[in-house]
Amino acid sequence: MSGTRLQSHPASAAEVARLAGVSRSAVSRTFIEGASVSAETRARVLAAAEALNYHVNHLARGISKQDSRPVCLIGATLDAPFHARMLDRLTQALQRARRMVMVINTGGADGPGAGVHQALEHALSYRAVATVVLSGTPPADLVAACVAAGQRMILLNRADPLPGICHIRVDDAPAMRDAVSMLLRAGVRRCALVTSASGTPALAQRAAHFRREAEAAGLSLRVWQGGPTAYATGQRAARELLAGADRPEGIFCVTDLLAFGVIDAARHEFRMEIPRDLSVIGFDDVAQASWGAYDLTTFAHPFDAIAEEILLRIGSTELPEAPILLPPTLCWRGTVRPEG
Amino acid sequence: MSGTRLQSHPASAAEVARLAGVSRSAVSRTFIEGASVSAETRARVLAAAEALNYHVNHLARGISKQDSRPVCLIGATLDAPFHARMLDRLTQALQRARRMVMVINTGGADGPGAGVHQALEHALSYRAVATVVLSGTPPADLVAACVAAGQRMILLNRADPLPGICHIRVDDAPAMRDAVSMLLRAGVRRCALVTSASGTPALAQRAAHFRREAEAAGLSLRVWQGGPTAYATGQRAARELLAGADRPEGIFCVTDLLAFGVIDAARHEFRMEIPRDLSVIGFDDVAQASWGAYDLTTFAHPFDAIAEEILLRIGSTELPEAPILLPPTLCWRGTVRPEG
DNA sequence: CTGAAAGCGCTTACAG
DNA sequence: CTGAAAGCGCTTACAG
Repeated sequence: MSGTRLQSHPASAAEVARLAGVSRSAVSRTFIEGASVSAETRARVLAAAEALNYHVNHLARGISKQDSRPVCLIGATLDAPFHARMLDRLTQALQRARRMVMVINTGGADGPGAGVHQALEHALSYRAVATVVLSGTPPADLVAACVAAGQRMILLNRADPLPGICHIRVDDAPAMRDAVSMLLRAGVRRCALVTSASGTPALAQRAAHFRREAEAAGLSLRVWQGGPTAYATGQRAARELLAGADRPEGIFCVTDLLAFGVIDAARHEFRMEIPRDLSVIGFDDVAQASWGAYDLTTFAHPFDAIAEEILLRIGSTELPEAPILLPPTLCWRGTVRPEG
Repeated sequence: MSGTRLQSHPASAAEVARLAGVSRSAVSRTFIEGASVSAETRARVLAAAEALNYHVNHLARGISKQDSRPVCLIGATLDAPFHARMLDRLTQALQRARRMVMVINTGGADGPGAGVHQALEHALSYRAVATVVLSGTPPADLVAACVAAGQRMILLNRADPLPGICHIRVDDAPAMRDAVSMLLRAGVRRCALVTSASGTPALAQRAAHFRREAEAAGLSLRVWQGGPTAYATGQRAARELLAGADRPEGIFCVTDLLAFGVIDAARHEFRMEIPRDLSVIGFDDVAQASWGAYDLTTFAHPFDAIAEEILLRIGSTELPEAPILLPPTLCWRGTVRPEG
């Protein structure tokens, strides 16, 4: 990439061939790994390409070659810490594999349904090799239509398996057992569960697991559910849970973001000290969880493992039937009392 | 998008034409806005398309039509709150304009130089209509090479204008005047400036503006610079600035992320109260700035205005010569003492 | 309004 | 190893 030549239109392979005095095919071969070209023609082609500032048009190549087709990432609220982290890891992994990645943000659409519908249509239109749904819950019939149209689909953290689709999920049952036993050891008797009303299957399932474990352990449990998966929702939850008598002594939030809201409201609006007056546990281990202001005890979402798994599946021709379960890992920090 | 038909290969327009009993061109016309097709053929084509689960192949269309070519977004550390926010707003805006957006994460590359180089080559290869560089500082000669290859480029927050390129920048000179006068009113005499060593031109310029204003106002100023633009860097800065005698009474951080680190270290490691013992000002107004734990006084980066501006420039044939300056707006919150 | 034909920029058997 | 030719899936003058 050198050159000062100004061009209105980018150079095509035909022009390169002409300048190098070789055939159109020779130019193609020069830029295909392992194709048979003599060292000499190759050199001449490369020189001509350099002179004309030529780059293979991957858009055109993608028509016939599978592997220069894009991977499509669909998600919303891309600036939420969890999504941002997933996106960062995924784009990095795909970049390493020299994949083009196209991102579709379904957040700005008129209705939630409209967004996903448009997004999937978009993915189909650009003949993505695979479509990864990072968040949200695409209706089952839409997903089925995509599969029918020959689209390879990978869904993240969706609870109920759909036929013909790759599922990658976090295995949170064991983590929920850990969460409950941490609370027990902290001397918690009355606890609460905070979750959003977003209806994401993964969160619903996580909540169900926690609930089951808490009940099995004989904890008294209040379930608070409402709003989007956001900081402000956590604040609201804390305001309602901590207002009355019989305050919970421990709160599990299905997401770090909710936990931050809970902690801040507890501290600044109720003058509580954490973990002395209240133990809090989150989930995801987003960057802020390790910040001094929170120092949140949580479970690390296996971001990198998920990214690797996706990379693996994109290349392979057939997708596994059973959901792929990846374990989160406990991050012990300072928001749960160490011992009774 | 209905259908249960399983296909190995997605349907092509030729197949649709055959099924509908019309010419190949008729199918194309049906899917092009404003092309002339009779209502009847149109209906037949649509029916056939539905039956075969056909979607126009935008990859192929992009070869000849400008407007189905992608917009390329280049950035690193996409999970940093500032980048995540910009990415969210930008993808949303581009989505609304029905643009395909490809994202290139230069973070994972071997060397910092290697990443940007690869990214730009990638953008060229996919014949992006425009390439937006969100962060980082691509070497001037690389950028020149892209322009030479016919690539339209938009750079964000880069200080020195390069020829033939669209620059969008935040106009932080007035904001820095505001920052200094806020500190003065808070009774601050000894102040500090915290910035990273990342060498981003925008940050360097912002720091220079603050410095000039602070000196003009007769404030005593210590400049701390080091590390990446990250939370931990802010912590380090606070540790060094607050350790000795003659502690600063006010700190301006060129970025919210740095400010969070400063605040947490000041509170939890030095037992200081904010704003009583220390006034802190940030820049960007990232989501966390309004969280209860920080309640940070800062300047809102004009994310939406930038996104709109970019959208505008992508469509237009010629880019403006002069940099586009967008003003940040003050967010008065709780980390600066109200009055002397 | 419609279809046959040439074009976009690429790849890939096929002969030599 | 090489080039002429057919193919990928699309669009777009050009006649009718």
